[in-house]
Amino acid sequence: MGRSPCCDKVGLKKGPWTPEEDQKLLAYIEQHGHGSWRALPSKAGLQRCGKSCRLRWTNYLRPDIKRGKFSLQEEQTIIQLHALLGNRWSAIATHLPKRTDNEIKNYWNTHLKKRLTKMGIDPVTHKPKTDALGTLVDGHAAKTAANLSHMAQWESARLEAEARLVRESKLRSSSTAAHHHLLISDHHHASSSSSTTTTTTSSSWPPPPLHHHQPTTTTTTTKSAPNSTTNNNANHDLESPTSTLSFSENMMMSTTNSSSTTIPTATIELFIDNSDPGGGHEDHNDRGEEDTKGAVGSLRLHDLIFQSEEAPMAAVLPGAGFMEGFTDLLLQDNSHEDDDEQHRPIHHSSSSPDQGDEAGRGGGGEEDPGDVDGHDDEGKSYWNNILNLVNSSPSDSPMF
DNA sequence: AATAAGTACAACCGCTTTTTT
DNA sequence: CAAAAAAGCGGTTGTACTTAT
Repeated sequence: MGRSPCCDKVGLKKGPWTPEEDQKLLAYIEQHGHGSWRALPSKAGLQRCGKSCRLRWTNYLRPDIKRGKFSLQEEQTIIQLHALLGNRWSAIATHLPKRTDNEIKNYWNTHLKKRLTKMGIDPVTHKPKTDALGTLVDGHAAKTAANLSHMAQWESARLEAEARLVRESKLRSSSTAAHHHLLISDHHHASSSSSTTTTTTSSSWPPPPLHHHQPTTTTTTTKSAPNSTTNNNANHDLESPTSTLSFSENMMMSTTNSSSTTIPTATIELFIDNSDPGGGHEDHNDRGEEDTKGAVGSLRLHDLIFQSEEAPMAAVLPGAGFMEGFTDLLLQDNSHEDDDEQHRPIHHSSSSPDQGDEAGRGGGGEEDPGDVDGHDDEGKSYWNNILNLVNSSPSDSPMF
């Protein structure tokens, strides 16, 4: 395998970019496009390696980058997606238009992670902190965490499937590749034109059969994901169904084709049951499974989630899901830092914004979060929330 | 006012994956 | 098909700035 030659040639500048360098790079790209990053520095009169130029462009100079403070909505999105996807910053970035993965990563590391930690939540696992013996302090929270982890596994499997589909689609119609990617057609451009419109699919269904996917192959999956983004435009032309499928449909796609998956059928049913607010029902009967809705009870994912005392806001918030409540709580913790208050429902109870280990419990005082039966709506709202998040995100997202 | 400590963020590093030759 | 180049990605570092002492 060819390794990129090291950029540390003598004479090449490193470190912060000067305004003059920025100007040179901008001017050159505006006029010629970046083309080959390797050749660009010399052509643009920069004493930088191509990689440095590329990073400067993608992370800072690109005209479609939004800089500055993250809104509450953005914070919420990051937290939610991080719970689902982990440190897959590029994947998260596709759901935050005009934000770069690098910026999100930095923001997470410097703000959100600390906030979680402060609240006694492990920012890596989104689990409550463990005691000295390594056991979770709260059993319900353990279930929550386990299910979040489970969801991540599903997502990984789905990603792998999508990446495969994109590759296969590309093979089938390479003609679309003729479309040159222009100056601003970087993969980060989730914000580009079509991003918010495609929430339903008219493309062919079902997708081609998939091979088995191990949900545990997260590394591969992570690395594969961007490719579907790289072929964003092609996806539309190719009518790759994966790019526009709803979350639950994608879940179905990956899970039903994954013989080795550990995903319980009944839980899959939960997705089907809850994820179709628009009524656009897909016929899943070809799975050859009985209608398990009646049997879902034992594995009601959202029930498990809502049993968690870490998700009290779900109980307080009419129409608000677990994650929303959860992240609201986190955001609330930081609300005093934010000047531009947004219009989220004032559902917060009198609980202090800074709740330390008791975080997540304060809001639950008004309604028992353990009241499983009362959380069906919240559970649906949770998934709707995720779906809304997903559907409002770029249709070309590699994630959903 | 000086300086140590803390914070934020741009940029770099090194690896993997994809594309091109 | 293999090698090289390019691009993508996430972790980490360096440094400027801010805050506390």
